[in-house]
Amino acid sequence: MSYSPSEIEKKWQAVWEEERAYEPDEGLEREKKYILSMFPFPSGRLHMGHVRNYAIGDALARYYRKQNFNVLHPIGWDAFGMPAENAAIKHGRHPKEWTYSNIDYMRQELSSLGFSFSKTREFATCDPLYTKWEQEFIIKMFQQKLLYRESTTVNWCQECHTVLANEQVEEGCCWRCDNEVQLKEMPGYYLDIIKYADELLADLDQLEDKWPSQVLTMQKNWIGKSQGLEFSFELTDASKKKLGGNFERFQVFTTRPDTIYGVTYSALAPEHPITKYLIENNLMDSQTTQRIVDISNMTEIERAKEGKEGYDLGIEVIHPLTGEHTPVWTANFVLASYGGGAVMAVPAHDERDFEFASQYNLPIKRVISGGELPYTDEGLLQNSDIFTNEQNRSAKASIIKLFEEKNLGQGTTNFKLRNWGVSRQRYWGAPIPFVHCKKCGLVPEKIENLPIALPDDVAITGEGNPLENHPTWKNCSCPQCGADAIRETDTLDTFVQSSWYQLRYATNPQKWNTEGINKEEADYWLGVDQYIGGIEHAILHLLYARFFTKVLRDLDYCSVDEPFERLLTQGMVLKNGAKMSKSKGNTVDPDQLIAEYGADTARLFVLFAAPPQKELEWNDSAVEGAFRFLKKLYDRKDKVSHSSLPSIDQSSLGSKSKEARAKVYEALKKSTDVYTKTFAFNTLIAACMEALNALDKQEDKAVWSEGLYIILHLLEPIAPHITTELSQELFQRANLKESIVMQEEVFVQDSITLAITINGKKRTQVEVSPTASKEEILVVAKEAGAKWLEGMDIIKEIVVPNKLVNLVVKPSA
RNA sequence: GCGGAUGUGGUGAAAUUGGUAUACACGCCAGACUUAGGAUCUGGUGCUUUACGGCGUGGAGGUUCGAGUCCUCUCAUCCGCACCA
Repeated sequence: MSYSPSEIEKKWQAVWEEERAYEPDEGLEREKKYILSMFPFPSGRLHMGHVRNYAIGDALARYYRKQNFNVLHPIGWDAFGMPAENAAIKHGRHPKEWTYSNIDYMRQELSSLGFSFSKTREFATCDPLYTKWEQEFIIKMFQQKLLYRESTTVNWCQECHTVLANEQVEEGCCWRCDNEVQLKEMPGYYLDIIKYADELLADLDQLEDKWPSQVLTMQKNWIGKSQGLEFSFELTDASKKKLGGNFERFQVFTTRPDTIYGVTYSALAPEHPITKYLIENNLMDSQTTQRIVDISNMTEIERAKEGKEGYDLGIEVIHPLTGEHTPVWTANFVLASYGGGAVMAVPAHDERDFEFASQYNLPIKRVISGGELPYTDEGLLQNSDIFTNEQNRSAKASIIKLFEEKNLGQGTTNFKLRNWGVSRQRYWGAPIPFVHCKKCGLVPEKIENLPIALPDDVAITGEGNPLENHPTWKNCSCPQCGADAIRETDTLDTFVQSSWYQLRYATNPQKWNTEGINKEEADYWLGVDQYIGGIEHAILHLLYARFFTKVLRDLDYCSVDEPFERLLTQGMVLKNGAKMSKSKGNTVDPDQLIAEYGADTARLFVLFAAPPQKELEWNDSAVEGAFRFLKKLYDRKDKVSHSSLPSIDQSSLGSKSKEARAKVYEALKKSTDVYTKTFAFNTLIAACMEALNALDKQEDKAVWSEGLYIILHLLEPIAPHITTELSQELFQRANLKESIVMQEEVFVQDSITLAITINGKKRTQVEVSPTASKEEILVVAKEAGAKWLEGMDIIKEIVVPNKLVNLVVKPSA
């Protein structure tokens, strides 16, 4: 019978289901491994990126099961989000119906690939039961003051009709639809991630060598910690008067307190309250006012493109140390969202301030000696009162100390990280469980009323927020005073759901009704031993999930600090050099691939074509090559004559058989490193191919039996159906049960080939006995290399055991 | 501009971490079997040279008996951040 993947694969998928082979133990005794590939959005069909993601995870899960670990390898659905609503608008399908039918289809696709997921722990994040616990967390966070509501300038995507968090804006555009983001003032809910910024930064150290350094760097930069001095500029009396007595001073932040004596002006963001006051009270000429208003309406990206622009606000402040009066400007490059929206300007030692000062003829005062201005390097202070002649680096601390002693300011830390805006003005999300009461204000829903579920009867038109437009849903009574109240119609960002799903999986499904997260089980299973996913989540999901885990820890839901112990970021799947996408028409449909070659070929190919971290270039004929290999493997089953692992007398074997054994055990040796460290499945598969090629060159039946016993064992995590089928038939699957003992003797060879190099260049090679002494080897080497040694003096002889001989020569005098 | 990564045959990629560069696979060439093959099997395949040989891991130097691997400089490509004071 020849290799028939469709038959074999269906058969074993049914058996595995029947055996409930992939459910973890309910007890928490055995040593565990938690293997997790990022869960998919149920878009309708799997794509090759999914196949790759889950093939990697499945290989690891199957490997660790074989090593007798208690393995949790779950799957679920990141099921809320815009595309479901877009489908509703486009095709008139209800988001819920669209989502759950997509899930049904994709679940079947996943099982046709033979992935060994736990079936009992599957859920969709749009299940009301999931929402229930998420809402509970949100309320507890509100009670801990980690969640708050405020009105501020937000990123608005007109295309998606919703607000976006900072992390979800990429180069000024929406991460999902690429539409340009606008600024808008509106109320929203925020999670205080800045409160955890220090810990999120510090704990990156724990992930060193376990996460790709690139991701660690990106997170570090995103958090953007900087230390410096915070102080206030007091306005002059005339300026206070001009501002109607509404402002006394404004605060600035600097990382360069050492340059404080070089301040020649300061600059406010166009959105700064003082700038706003001057505009609103017509205290500047109308042209200038108009221009500042225009700038306020621009995004940061637009402002950056325009070049530097600013206006003298006609007010002055007093330098806190020198008492000097310096002008206050507004400038388009001062960010409202950072450091209070105001800066001191030291044009001599800051490139931006220098450019601005040059442009507007503002004074420039040098306070650090050194090269050409703007000078941003180290040096001795000058013109700096008592600090003159001090090293600028050490002066930083002294100046902060002086400010603190005089009560003028203090050393402080600032982060680039902004608080996480989680409000979305959309229907298909988890409702934010709050109520607006005229009397009580913002009131969280009672825990016993959770979940606050979505109404099914909504009109989704693409215009406005469907919950807002629903006739009755938002009417409710205040959980506190019972009066008529209005339910919050914003829903949570979908990244909230993916921030704790790894903890939900860890909780036994029998407890899902009564507990969001079971602490004991969460502590047993987490952190995830290996997390696998795309690098596009380097700061989005991976930062949010780290944050959420820490918050849930502090709310006593678990004791873990970090959710993902190790991270593997897989490369993209390309075809013709471009990312597979429908719009480019270069997709390969997994279903078709399975129909043509089977799941095992698909899995083998995606793991063979490139190491997982790298991009994978699709190649149809290489897929066929993968299929050919499996077919060949299948055909060789007739070579097996032993029903268990034979014991072999190495000394009785011919050299080809010895070589074959060596190849087989080399592959076995390699597998540990591959599965636990390098994930270079491509090299393991290559080693198995080499082993099979070497077996083909010999006839010994015991060597054949042993070879296939081991190769099937090694490939089971990668191509589980064919290997299980053959293992069942040949060995009753005994070879799939546990690790195989290494036989070091097979690596001892009858003779060793040594390369003979002269001056480092390979000239010839010799066969020597493995026991040959250095002297014996040198004699043989010189004989073999005689041709190149004529007329030469040997000045150095190097013998590298088992490798080569190098003779260093020079022409005889 | 700043930060990170990657450069090896016609292609995807290996290289026991300083020791015979190009394993494995795709493609290509030749042959066998075949009515036929886009099936299967066997052999060959870095470049260059008639040959001996020479050259060869983006480029230029360096360390070393020996460098794809270490060091310095440089070029190219990709990714991330982008006025964060």
